[in-house]
Amino acid sequence: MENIWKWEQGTLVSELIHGLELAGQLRLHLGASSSSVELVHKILSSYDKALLILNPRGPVEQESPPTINSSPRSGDLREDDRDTGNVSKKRKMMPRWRDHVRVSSENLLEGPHDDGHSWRKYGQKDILGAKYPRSYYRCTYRNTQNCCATKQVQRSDEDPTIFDVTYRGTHKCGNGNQPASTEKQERKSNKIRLNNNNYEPLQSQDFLLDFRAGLRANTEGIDSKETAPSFPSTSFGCLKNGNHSISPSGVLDYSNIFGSFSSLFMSPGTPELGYFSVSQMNNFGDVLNTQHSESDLTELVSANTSATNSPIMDLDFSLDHVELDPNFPFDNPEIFS
DNA sequence: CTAATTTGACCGGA
DNA sequence: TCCGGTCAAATTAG
Repeated sequence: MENIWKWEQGTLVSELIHGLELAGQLRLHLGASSSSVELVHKILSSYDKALLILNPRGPVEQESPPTINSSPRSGDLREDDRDTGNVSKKRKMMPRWRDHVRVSSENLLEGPHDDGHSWRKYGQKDILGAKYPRSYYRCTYRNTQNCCATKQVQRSDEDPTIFDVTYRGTHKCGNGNQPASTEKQERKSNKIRLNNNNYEPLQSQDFLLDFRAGLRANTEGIDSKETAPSFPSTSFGCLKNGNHSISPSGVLDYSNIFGSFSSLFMSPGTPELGYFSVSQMNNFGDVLNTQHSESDLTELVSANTSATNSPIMDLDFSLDHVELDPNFPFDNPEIFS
């Protein structure tokens, strides 16, 4: 069961990546657990683009991350996503990215479970040429909070232990890793917290402190072409209504993301199942930026405008160091400055 | 009871 | 017309 729970973190990671993508240019490998929130935040906030691969098992070299090659999945992004079309512009404007989630054999039937957000299934379709049907989910709070995030889950034909999860739009609700706290919905939020008991340990336990990281960064494979000039603004909330308020725990809230993420490694579950990997390509049409405020991102942007090239060396050095010594205490952010 | 899921209908783009 | 995506009524779960 813990294994499933691990996967639940997937979305968080995705969101992180999403944030990174908005913000930076970095290819980052996270081996083993890591969690100096400040540290990570610091590092991450200095890049313009990111591909993140997580491997809770330990240092990256323990096992070549299988899904690492999913990075070239630029093809994942459909062409129509960036077309400047007309009618369904809205949807097309939504950011979209993919995760690959591998589930253990025991959990095979259940599929990749929660990812920190609460989803509601609204459809299932048999897809032409696909062995398994595709499931459609939307954020539970679509109505109450106008959160239009959706995801599609499809089991891979080749490897049934792999689930292809395509996310669309970012969560505008505050019900992700950090449950919402809107007065109005206090009650509901509580309910969620109870259901997603994975939140509890996050705060009550101290494994946050036990965050050790293997990090390695490199800059190759960065497709600046895709990054384009565009800067997609904040949370691509529901484009339906003109309300573009920003999620309190937006995608760039690294502390939350990593806070939750750290818990991922808490599970003593079978190590061989403790693998998780995520890859994402960006696909932001230029249209995206037009109608949002850039408040949340501003900070980040300004933080990394200059970072595209220089900081990498430092990072590389330090992170490689860690790879050699997984127990290297990464609790001190100062080490990087 | 409310909320989530299932499942066929429906819709729009190609 | 086909197909992927969504809607919504019926059903099931909690």
